[in-house]
Amino acid sequence: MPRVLVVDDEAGVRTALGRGLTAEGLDVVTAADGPTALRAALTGSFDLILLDIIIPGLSGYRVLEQLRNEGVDTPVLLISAKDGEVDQADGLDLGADGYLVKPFSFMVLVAQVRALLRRREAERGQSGRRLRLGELMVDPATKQVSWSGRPVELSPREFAVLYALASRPDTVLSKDELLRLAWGGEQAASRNAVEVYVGYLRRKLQAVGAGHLLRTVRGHGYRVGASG
Amino acid sequence: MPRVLVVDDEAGVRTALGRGLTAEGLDVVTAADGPTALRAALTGSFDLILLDIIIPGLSGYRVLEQLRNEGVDTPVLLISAKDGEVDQADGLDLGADGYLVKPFSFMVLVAQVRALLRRREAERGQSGRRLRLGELMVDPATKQVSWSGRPVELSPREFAVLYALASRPDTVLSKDELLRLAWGGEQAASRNAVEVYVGYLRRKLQAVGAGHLLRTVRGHGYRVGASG
DNA sequence: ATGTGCTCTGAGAACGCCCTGAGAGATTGT
DNA sequence: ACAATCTCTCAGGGCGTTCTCAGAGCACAT
Repeated sequence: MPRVLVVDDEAGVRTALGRGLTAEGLDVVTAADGPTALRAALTGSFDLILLDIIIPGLSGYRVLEQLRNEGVDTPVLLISAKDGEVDQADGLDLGADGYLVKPFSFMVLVAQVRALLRRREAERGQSGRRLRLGELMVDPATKQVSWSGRPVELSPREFAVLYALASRPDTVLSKDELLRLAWGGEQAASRNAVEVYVGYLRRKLQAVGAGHLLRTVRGHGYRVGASG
Repeated sequence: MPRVLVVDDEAGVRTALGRGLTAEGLDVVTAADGPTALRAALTGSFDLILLDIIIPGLSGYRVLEQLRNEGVDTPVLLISAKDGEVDQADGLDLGADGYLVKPFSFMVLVAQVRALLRRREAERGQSGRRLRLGELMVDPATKQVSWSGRPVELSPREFAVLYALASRPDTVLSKDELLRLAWGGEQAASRNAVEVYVGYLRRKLQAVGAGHLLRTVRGHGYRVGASG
């Protein structure tokens, strides 16, 4: 269930939006002032933020600005009573994803919210979930991998590499991308390490009859296919 | 340089927007009617589409609907003279990313455009968009190229050259431009290398019946046509 | 027809990508 | 403490890729 943060200083607006959006199947959290909103938003745990500009403590503009500065890219829908074009342009340039002018119709609001959530959904795919590609099963919770029922024992690093590849079926990942995804930001290892680990994975997969799963795309990187 | 498709039936609007957005550093292409717009947009080679709803041939709604049905997810900014909330909600539910009501201020338009381009930029990793030109498919995520379903195996450099050309359909690219786009800043290669790689590409494309796709424009450079 | 560039192509050398076995540290389990 | 495992580097070999060179082919103007 998508999580939405509603920021407005009027209690009536908060409860009205909260009720309406909950009815639309969203998980709604509210905040009444800037600092509270910023603290909540910085967790990055929201899928969308409805942000009134006129709020106490810290204006909506500032909240948005801080968020983007901190690298939080949650979509933000600004809400304002003013409809001056200058404000609108400023808000969008600060990194907002849309603008609503009070009084707005609830239908338009819901449509905007849905549009932003839909795009978000389409771009993020499923994350952190159990993967299934044909006969291959990859479960990040239990760190278990199996091919057509037969279990495959993997070391943590081997698992990380396979998971990175399997979560993007048919997509070619370069060695640098794999270093980023399976090794993390520090990048302590060289590209050859990736080659070595792909080799380990292949050997283990081969043993259960899935040797062809992990393909080399010469000059580009590696790929696991949904087809097998 | 981000590419924008401007769709409007009024020539005045087209030139005004074209001029203004070009000044903002965008590469602008225009279309005056629905079918033309759809054909251009389906190539997937644009970063943003400004789409008037009232256009001849095929309404903006329909163009948008078809685009989304075909799996093209280029951001679309709808433009309409009407400001009825029903229309706005409908448009957003069809998969639009924003809505502008005529008459709109150019400042607000630019702000919206920049907001959408910025988000796009942030979300798309290094791999670019998937391109479709008639029978040709070029997918940077999987590094796969195909002509009417038949796959074409390309080396990294060959792929880079084809991708550079295909992302600017019908545009002639000089050898120097191709060196910049497909070789990168270092420019370690000579212009003859471009000729050689165009030759490689032609040979491989010929093998699947797409020999005529990559044309030479003598004295200027090379071009791939949307028409084939 | 002839000349002058521009374009294409085959040959081949240099290069770098990819795989693998061996093994050195680090870490974990007993 | 000892063994087992894990992580990663190194060196070497095979081979595909990249790019240059030289010369032939082609378009266009005089």
